[in-house]
Amino acid sequence: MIDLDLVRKEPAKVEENLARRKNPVYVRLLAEVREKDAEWRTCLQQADEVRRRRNDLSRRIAEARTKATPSEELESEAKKLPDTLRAIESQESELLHARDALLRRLPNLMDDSVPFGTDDSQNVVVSTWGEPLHGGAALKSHGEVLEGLGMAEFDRARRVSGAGFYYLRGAVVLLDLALQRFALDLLAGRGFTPVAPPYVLRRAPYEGVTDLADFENVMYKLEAEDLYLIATSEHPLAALYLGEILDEDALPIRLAGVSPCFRKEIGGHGVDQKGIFRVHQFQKVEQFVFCRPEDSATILEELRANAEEVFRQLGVPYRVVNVCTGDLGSVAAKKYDVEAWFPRQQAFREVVSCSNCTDYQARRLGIRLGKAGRPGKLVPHTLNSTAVATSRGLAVILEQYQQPDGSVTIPEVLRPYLGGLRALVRSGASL
RNA sequence: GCUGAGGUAGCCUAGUCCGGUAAGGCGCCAGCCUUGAAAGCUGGUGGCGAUUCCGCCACGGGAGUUCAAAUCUCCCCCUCAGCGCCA
Repeated sequence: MIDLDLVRKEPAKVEENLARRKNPVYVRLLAEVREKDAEWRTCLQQADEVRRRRNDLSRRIAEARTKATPSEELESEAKKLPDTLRAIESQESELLHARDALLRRLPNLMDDSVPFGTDDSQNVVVSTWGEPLHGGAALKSHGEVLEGLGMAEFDRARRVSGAGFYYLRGAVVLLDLALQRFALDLLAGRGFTPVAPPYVLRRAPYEGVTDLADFENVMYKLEAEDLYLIATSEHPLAALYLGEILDEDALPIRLAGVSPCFRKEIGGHGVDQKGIFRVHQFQKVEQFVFCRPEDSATILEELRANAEEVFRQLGVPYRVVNVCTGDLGSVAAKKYDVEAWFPRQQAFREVVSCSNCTDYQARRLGIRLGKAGRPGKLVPHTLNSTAVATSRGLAVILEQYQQPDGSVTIPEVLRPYLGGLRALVRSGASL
């Protein structure tokens, strides 16, 4: 949620920023917010005036009663007030709710460095690392590699859970865990505290962290419960300090979330669809930071560097893009995607999303900055970035490290987590 | 799931039976005192709207009764404890 104060004091600045999204809806929304706000303030003053009169009469009636002097006149006037007040108050609260609902629909203000563009094809490459392999059709897709190893069940999973779910089996399960542990250790070495969050959230905190449309498109809801399966540990981590005052001196707070992630909407285009690249459920190690407003730009670069380091150590070539206005989404003020090179697909595909959400999430969550237990008016900034999502992390490793004999070499940094295992090979046992 | 106890400001607590301007403590800020600090003393310390004085709101949320609700009535949410069930 954008700061209402800013909307009032610098509407031109806000409008200019929203206009960069090239969606006239937002500029119109802003105008409506300002209109409702002005109406609300007028109405509030009227309501205050009636309430002041009521309180005044009320006080004088009480006084008259204790002195046993007549108060009929006062009371007859007072009796008329509740009806008047009810009407004004209901209008006032209607205006207030309308204003706030509109305000919540406004997306975050974008950082000046976000490039113009209509969709992800216009994201701007800001760096590349490694030498892309040119295997192409000579290679198997990661799904075929897994099936060849006897380490995945896609058809049977569809039968019991539907498309987009999978069974993993054998050493690849350990590889999944190894990836998580590797990323977690890397982050722990850089000041992050591991956090295992709840895998479900109530609606109210969830509304603080994500776009409203996500409730329709992304999140699974538990039937008959006010609970949603998390789409990423970013969400419970952001909500961790719901309604609290964070001590400025304790910032930045660096957290490393580890959790499964559940997503209803997963798309389904492109080559090599069978596999674990687009799935309803996967594991992820996530970086999350609460910081002072003035530090978030620097910390975004820190998170990006950490995410890059994960893929460098895995030996996976990648590029980083600065996500353009049309592809940014409503919560982030600036976002980098790290795109790993998939040699079978001959394409860079997103494996990391790294965002500075500035004060947008924190304000919606009612989190404030303070010092020594004293609440302040400032709101902290929040940032999040994938360290590794094991579905896509596994997928790129399987594609890149596959061998002609069907085995998969294990990246060296992961071997210590696998008892020194050097490769995934087909075991004698069948499913 | 059942029963009970609770939800009051940044935190802790009183007030609720019996309706009449929300009391106190901690923490924090300022001043006094001091070489400096601590202690002590004094004052201040929520949100919103006006900003000249000020006014309104705020006791988990909502509705109702009343001139007037933290307080009375109804509905709902949440937390804790005990019991039950259980990996």
